[in-house]
Amino acid sequence: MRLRVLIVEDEEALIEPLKYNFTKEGYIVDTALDGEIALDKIFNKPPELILLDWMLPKISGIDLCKRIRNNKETKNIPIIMLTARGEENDRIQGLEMGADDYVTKPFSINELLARAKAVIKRARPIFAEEKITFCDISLNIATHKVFRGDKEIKLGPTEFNLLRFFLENIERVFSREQLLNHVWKNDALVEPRTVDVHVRRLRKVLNTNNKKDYIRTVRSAGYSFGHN
Amino acid sequence: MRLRVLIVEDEEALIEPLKYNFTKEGYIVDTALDGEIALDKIFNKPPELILLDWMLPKISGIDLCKRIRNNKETKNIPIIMLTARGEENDRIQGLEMGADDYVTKPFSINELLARAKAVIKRARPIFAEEKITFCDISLNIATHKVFRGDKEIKLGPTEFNLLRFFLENIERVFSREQLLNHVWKNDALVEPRTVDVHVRRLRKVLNTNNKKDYIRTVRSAGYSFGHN
DNA sequence: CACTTATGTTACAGATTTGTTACAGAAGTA
DNA sequence: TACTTCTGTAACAAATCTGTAACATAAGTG
Repeated sequence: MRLRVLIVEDEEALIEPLKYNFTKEGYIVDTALDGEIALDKIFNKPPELILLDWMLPKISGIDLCKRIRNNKETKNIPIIMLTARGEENDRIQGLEMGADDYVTKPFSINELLARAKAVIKRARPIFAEEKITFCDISLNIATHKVFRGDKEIKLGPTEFNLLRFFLENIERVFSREQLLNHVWKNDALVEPRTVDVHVRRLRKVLNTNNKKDYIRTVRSAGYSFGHN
Repeated sequence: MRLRVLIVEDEEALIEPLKYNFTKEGYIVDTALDGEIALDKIFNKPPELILLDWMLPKISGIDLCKRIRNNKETKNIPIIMLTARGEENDRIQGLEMGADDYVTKPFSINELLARAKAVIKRARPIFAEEKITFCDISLNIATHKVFRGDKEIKLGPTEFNLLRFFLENIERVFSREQLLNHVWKNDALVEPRTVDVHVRRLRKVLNTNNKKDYIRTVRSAGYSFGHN
């Protein structure tokens, strides 16, 4: 299947080379010069990938991102932000809003293509909700606090990220490799079995007072989080 | 102080992103679906900013604006009008009636946020003496005095700003970079670890007589201020 | 059952992150 | 100016987290 990519960019000089290279790489390329056009096209016929310039006329990148993420049909479409150099805040904001990755202008086409491939591969739902809950577990992203019932649970950084990822993807089974990609970010060189250890740690701390275990082991497939 | 903003808008699709973004920006957001509710809320507990849709059920924007301006308690509250494209007359009328600024739908959230910041800043001096308290800590912005219980605490300028920022954003975790942006203002070139030192100083002076520590370290994420 | 494979569990060394301190230079004051 | 106070940084100490290996246990297979 040829994947469709929508390039949302108002700088015409950038559009052409992008279009050329993505087409050459086998994508079906469409473009939108501003956020309004983009929204229209996205909701009309959702592409498999969106390249999104953060500085846009009419509808800002953040707004567009938000709207894409809030629509059931489009919320899983991977988004790569294109930001100007040094716009650190935009990047953080963008990632918080649910962009999957970013590249900084000027960027190498090859790098962008590589990231596009990576991001499509691990397309997943992202919700930048402040608070995620599941049964008696709640995880607050803003405060980084986690509760089971009314008992606060202290988690290390990796456990926090792991739990967050699970909560964002209830019931779905992930292989160790997938978890490494999503939770550890795709740059780390880590043994798949390491996931087991962190799952164990998470289970241990989540199941104090021998409460029900939310993490399910799916033999020879991976782990999932949900009712059991 | 976290500023309260009242969004007076009947278009539900607009309320959500507005609410989300203003909340994220640190405002306390309240909404009113029509002019009657709005009036009620405004006179009951005047917000620091009003976003006012010009086309409203029950009481029109113009009417609402007039009433707000005619009341001693509320006449200085900045108002930003939200108008539909091309409603030129409304805009002029609105500005005559005392709105401070306007944006035209559809608008960029970032632009609106920028304008909100600007009008509040203009209006700010009117809301002079300010005092933020949290548990046994009180910080007076006007006098720059800080107390823990009834013991005055001497703070340097940076510690004061840092504490103020924390008090304005209870429980929320901020990365070192975020703190540098907000407390040091985004112009300074300062090592992230510098934040640690100031946090340490703040802790030290805040926790005399080995009192409870309000500043929480969130490993690999940053710091937050609140109950622990 | 014996055998193979996958997962659970544990301990620990090394890595990473944060706490703490001292200090030189900047900035403010009298 | 002389003096005080404040700031940012570096350097080291302490705390905490991480990944791995090694072994234990459980689950499939024929």
